[in-house]
Amino acid sequence: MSSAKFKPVEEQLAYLKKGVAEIIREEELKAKLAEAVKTGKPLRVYLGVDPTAPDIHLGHTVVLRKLKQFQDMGHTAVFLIGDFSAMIGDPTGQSETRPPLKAEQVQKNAETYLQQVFKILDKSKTEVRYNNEWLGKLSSTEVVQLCAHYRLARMLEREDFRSRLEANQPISVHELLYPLLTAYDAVALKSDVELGATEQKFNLLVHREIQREYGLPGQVILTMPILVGLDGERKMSKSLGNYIGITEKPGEMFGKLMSISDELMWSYYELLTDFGSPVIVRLREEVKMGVLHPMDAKMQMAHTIVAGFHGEEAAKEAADEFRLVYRDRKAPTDMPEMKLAWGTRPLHLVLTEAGMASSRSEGERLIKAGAVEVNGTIEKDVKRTIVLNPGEMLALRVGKKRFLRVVGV
RNA sequence: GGACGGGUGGGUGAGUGGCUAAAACCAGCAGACUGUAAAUCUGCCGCUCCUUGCGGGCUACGAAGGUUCGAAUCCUUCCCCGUCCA
Repeated sequence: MSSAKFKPVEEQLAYLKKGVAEIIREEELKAKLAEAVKTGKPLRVYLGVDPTAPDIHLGHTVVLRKLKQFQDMGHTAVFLIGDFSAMIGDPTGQSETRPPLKAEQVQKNAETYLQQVFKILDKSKTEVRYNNEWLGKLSSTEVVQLCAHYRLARMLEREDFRSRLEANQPISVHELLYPLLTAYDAVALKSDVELGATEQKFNLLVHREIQREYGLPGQVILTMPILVGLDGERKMSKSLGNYIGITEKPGEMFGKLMSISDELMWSYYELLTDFGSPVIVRLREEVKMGVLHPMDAKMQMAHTIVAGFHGEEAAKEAADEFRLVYRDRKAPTDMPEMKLAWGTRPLHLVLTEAGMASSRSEGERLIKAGAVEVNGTIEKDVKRTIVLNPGEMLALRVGKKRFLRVVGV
């Protein structure tokens, strides 16, 4: 009703545009925002997620944070769980067909997703939906009708389909259904805006077109850049192992954030913190001019992100711990501990049993490489045996970052 | 249904009977240097056993059989992928 419910259009727009890769189309978004201001009716903004992995990581939070920002502006955030579509598997960015998930696994993943998602979204203001609600009910007739709204040639324009086709990689027919069925989500939800990562652009565009085919106004599409993972090259993903899970302990999170490259730090600032773009630009300038040490800038970034998930206190501790272990090269105050049967055995076996080496050969290699410390002393002798008495503690270190305290039992 | 091409270690990709645990590159791990950054340099990079040695054993080149003193390499069948034709 009253326009006081929403901030002025320009202000909203400026806030919502931060870190965005692309808006299709910005004019339409502006118009929709204006309409909302005028009528007092919030926009329906949705984000669809396939619960394919049990945990979410920082990469997922980029888009979630954007959804939260819409929420902050007073719009309706719809978090859609693709419990049906996950059983097809989104072919996006995949070089091969994804193995479909079992319904049971999907359900389980969905639950953990939700728990984690509300670390970012405001639970009381979020509409959670599952697409099985409508997709599971579609009749064959309706599916055929849906498919009739799209052309094969259009479908094959899609980058990953095309490249797979060219590379003689298999494409299963059901994969073509993915964009169409998820388009039906947009129809069912009557969404005004859909969010997604840039790699989702094709899907999102199909959604928009299909909405129109069903007589709805096409939604605005807002894409976010892909967060690059710890390796500094590929997108953050669990299967690549270059990720930071949002349930990870503050210390681990902090350490991993510090290990990213200087260059990458800026996109983390942009996509994972609430620092405004002008502030980030200034920090960058300062580093460039040598006024600010890159490591300090990175510490601040790590601190901010960790605090967001674990609170200020925990972030502070993590930072202190980081300085202690890596700057001062001291053993961490809080080493993970593991109980091991007492007795005498070769060091490489201890490493294997403690899970610090994947095999005995691996253990031997690490010892030879001088990467193993026992109670603070580097141990390079492969033949070294370890006597572990009941109750005795042993401090192990492998490489720079892996610490473990072993206790004989 | 037919013709043809292909399936090698985490990835790309050499290798057409022994010198191949399998080139090279990438990724990964570790060491040096540092700011646990990047870059660079160095070593490692199937499992296992011991007397740790240019050592022994085992497993490995889609699957199963076969030929051979010996097979990733040859033969047979099967499975999978792709291309063209119908």
